[in-house]
Amino acid sequence: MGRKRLQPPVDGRPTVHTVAARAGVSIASASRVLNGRGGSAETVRKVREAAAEVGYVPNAIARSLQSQRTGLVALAVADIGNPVYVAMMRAIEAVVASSGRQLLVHATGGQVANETDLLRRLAHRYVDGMILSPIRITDAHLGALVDSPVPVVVVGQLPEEAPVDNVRTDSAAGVALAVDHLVAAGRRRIGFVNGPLDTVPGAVRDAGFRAALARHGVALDERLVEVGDFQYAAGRDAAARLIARADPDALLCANDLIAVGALHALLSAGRRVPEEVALVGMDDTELAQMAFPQLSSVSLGSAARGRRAAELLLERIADPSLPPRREHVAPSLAVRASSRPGAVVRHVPAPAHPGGTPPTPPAPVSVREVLP
Amino acid sequence: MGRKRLQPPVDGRPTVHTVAARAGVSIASASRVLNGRGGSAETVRKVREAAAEVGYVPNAIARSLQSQRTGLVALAVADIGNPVYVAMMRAIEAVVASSGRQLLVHATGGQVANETDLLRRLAHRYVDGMILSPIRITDAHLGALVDSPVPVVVVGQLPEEAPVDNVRTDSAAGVALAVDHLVAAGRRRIGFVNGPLDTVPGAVRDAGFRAALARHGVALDERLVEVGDFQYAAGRDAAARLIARADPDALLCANDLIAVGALHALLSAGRRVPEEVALVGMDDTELAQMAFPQLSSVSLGSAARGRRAAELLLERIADPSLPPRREHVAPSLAVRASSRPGAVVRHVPAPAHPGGTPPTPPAPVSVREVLP
DNA sequence: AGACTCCCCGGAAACGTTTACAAGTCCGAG
DNA sequence: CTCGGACTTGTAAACGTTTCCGGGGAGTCT
Repeated sequence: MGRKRLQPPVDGRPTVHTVAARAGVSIASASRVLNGRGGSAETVRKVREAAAEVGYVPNAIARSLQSQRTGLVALAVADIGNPVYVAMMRAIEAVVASSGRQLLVHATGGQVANETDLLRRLAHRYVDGMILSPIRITDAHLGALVDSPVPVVVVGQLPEEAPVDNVRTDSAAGVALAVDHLVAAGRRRIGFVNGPLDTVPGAVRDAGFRAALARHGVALDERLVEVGDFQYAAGRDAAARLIARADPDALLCANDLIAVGALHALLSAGRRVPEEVALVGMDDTELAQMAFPQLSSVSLGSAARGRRAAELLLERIADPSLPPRREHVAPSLAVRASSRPGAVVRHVPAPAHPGGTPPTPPAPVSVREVLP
Repeated sequence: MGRKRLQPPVDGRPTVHTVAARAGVSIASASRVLNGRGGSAETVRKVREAAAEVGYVPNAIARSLQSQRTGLVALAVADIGNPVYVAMMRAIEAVVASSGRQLLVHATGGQVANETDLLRRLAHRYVDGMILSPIRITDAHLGALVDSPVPVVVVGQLPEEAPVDNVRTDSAAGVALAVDHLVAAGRRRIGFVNGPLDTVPGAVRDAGFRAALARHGVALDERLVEVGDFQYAAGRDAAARLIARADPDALLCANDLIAVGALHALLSAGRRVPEEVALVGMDDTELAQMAFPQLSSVSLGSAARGRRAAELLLERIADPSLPPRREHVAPSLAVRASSRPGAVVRHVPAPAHPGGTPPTPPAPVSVREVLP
C-alpha cells in the first residue's frame, strides 16, 4: 500500500526518488551512483541516464542537513568599501573557493554589537566557519568567541591568552617603518592622522607612533596628532585641521583611505607633495597606487593575512581538535612618489626647497622601492 | 522499545527533542511554542524555561529543508573592487537585511562562464534568489535565466523580450549628458576612454558617445577613442595612449576607475585638469570625490538600481506568479572641479588659457551642481 | 558440493525541523 | 444533561539526502 511515495509531489523538481524510480533502482543505489560510490556498470548507466533525463540536481540543503556541512564560510569585516578588506576578501575567496566552498560576506560597521550578534547566530549553523576581522575587541567578543559553536579565525590583535586561531601583523612595527623612513628623509614635524583610539588598530598605531618618535629622539608636538575615523571624509577633515594648526612636513596616516583624504586636504591647502609635505599611508591598497602622486604606504600584508586565515579555518574545520594557533605576517614599507625626495612630480616642477628642513637623500631603510 | 530517541546523541547540541524532553512535552508543542504559535500558559513557560536552560538554538538548515527557504540571497557582480558595485551592494544589503535575510556575494570577473555556472548552481537551491549584474549577455545567459529554478533579477540591459525582472538605466543618455556638458563648456576635442566593446556597457556607451557628438555636429576623430577594460590600470594606460596621440581638450571615461586612471595619466603628462583637459567619469562613485581635483561623473543611480532590484527580488520570492517587470533609473550628471571651468584649483594657479578653445561659462544643463 | 568471500542492492533510519491531523479537555449554551 | 465549539496536545509524516545493515547472488577455494 501507498505509505511510500515513489514520485515527488506537484512541485515538479526531481529528487533522488524520481531518479531512482525512473532507473528502476532504490534511492540508496541512486544516491550511491550519484556520489560515485560504486554500483554495477549497469546500475550506474541506468541511474546516470535517468538523472540526465530528468535534469536532476541534488538539493544542497538536504545534503547539508545530512552531512552537517553547509559549504559556506562567513567573513565579517568592518567596511566593505575599504580596499584593504577587498584585498583580504579576494585572498580569502581564492582559498575558500578552491576547497569548493562559498563565501558569505558581512559588513559590521565595526560595531561590537553587530559582531557578537553574528557570533551568536553562528549557533544556527548556517555556515561551517567564520573569519572575523574586528577593530574593537571586548570581553563580549572573547566570551562569544571561545564558546562559538563553529570554528572562528580572527584577523587582528587578540589578547595573548585567548584560545582562538589568530592571524595578526605588527602594525606598531609598521608605523615604525614609516617613521624611520620619514626621519631618514629629514622630516621632523611628522603629523599623524589616526583612527579612533578606542579601536585596536587606532590604539596600537598611536602607541607605535609615539614610541618610534621617541626612539629617534624627536619630541612630539601634540598638535601634530589628529584623530578621525578610518574613512576618507573624516581623514580629509582631520588632516585639514592638522595642517592648519601645526604645519607638518610629513603626514603619516593610519590607513590609505585617510591618506587619500589627507592628500586632498594637502593639495587643497596648496601644499606640494612630497616637496613640502611627505605623505605615507597604511595598508598599501590599490588606492595608494591610484592617487597622484602615488602614495607610499605601509603594507600590513592584508592579502597574506586573509589567505592564511582562510587556510587556518579550513584546517580547523577539517580537524576541530587542533590546538589554537597564532600566526604573524611582517609589515613592510612601499616607498612611492608621495614621500620619495628624489621623485619628480611632473605637473608641479619642484623649485628649490623654500626653507625649513632641507631634503636629505633617503637613508638606506629596509623597504621596497617601488618604481614610479 | 527504543525506536524513538528522546535525547540527542553524543554531539551535545540541544535540539527541539532535548527541549521537549526537558519540558515534558512533545516536540510538536515545543516547536509551536518556540515559534510563538500558541500553547497554554503553562506549556509556554515550561518550554521557554527548558530552552533557556539548555541554550537551544534552532538549526537553520533543518528549518530550511522544511520551509524550502534558506534566507539567503545571492549577488553576482563582475568586480567586487569596483566602488560602483560596493555602492550597489550596500543598497541591496540594506533591503535584504530588513527582510531578515543575508547576502551572499559572488565575484564573476565578468566571465560569462562563471555566471552561467552560478545560474546552474542555483538549482541546488542554496539561495532563495539572485541579483545578477552581468556586463556581457549571451544566449547562454538568457537560456539559463529563463529556466532558472529560483527567482533572478538582472541589473543591466537585457533584450526586450526576455521574460526576466530587470532594472536598468540608460547609460547612452548618461553619456549624452556628459557630452552636452563638455560641449557647452566649449570643449570640442573630446576623448573617450571606454571599456571592452564586447560588453554591454562598453557597446552602449560607445554608441551613445558617437550619437551625442553627431547631435552636436562635432566630427569624431577616431584617434580620440580608446578602449581598455573597466579597471584603473588599463584606464590609465589607455588614457596615456590617447593623450599622446590625439591631444584632447576633454576626456570622458566609461567609469570612475578609468577616470581616476585617466587623471593619473593626464597629470603625469603635465596636463592641467580642468584648465587644459576637462575630465568626466561615470558611475559617480565615492572614488570621484576622493580624486583631486574631484571628478565630475555621470551617476547611473547604482544605489537606486540596487535597492530596486532587491525589492523586486523580494516581491518575486513572495509571489513567483508575478509578471516580469522592467524598471528604469534615470541618469544624472554631477559636475565637480574636474570639468567646472570656473573652479579654482588652488595648488596650480590657473594661468590665462594658453590657446585653442577659450573656456566658456557653463551652459545651463540639467545637472546637479556639486559644491566643491 | 559446501563454505567462504566479495560485491551489489534495497529497506530503513537518521539529520532537525514544521505541520496536518486526530484526539482529548474544558466550557458554555441549549 | 448533552452537544458543540474553542483550544490544546501528541503522533506521525514530510522536507531530500546519505548511510548503516542485512540479505542475496556470484564466484572461488577446498
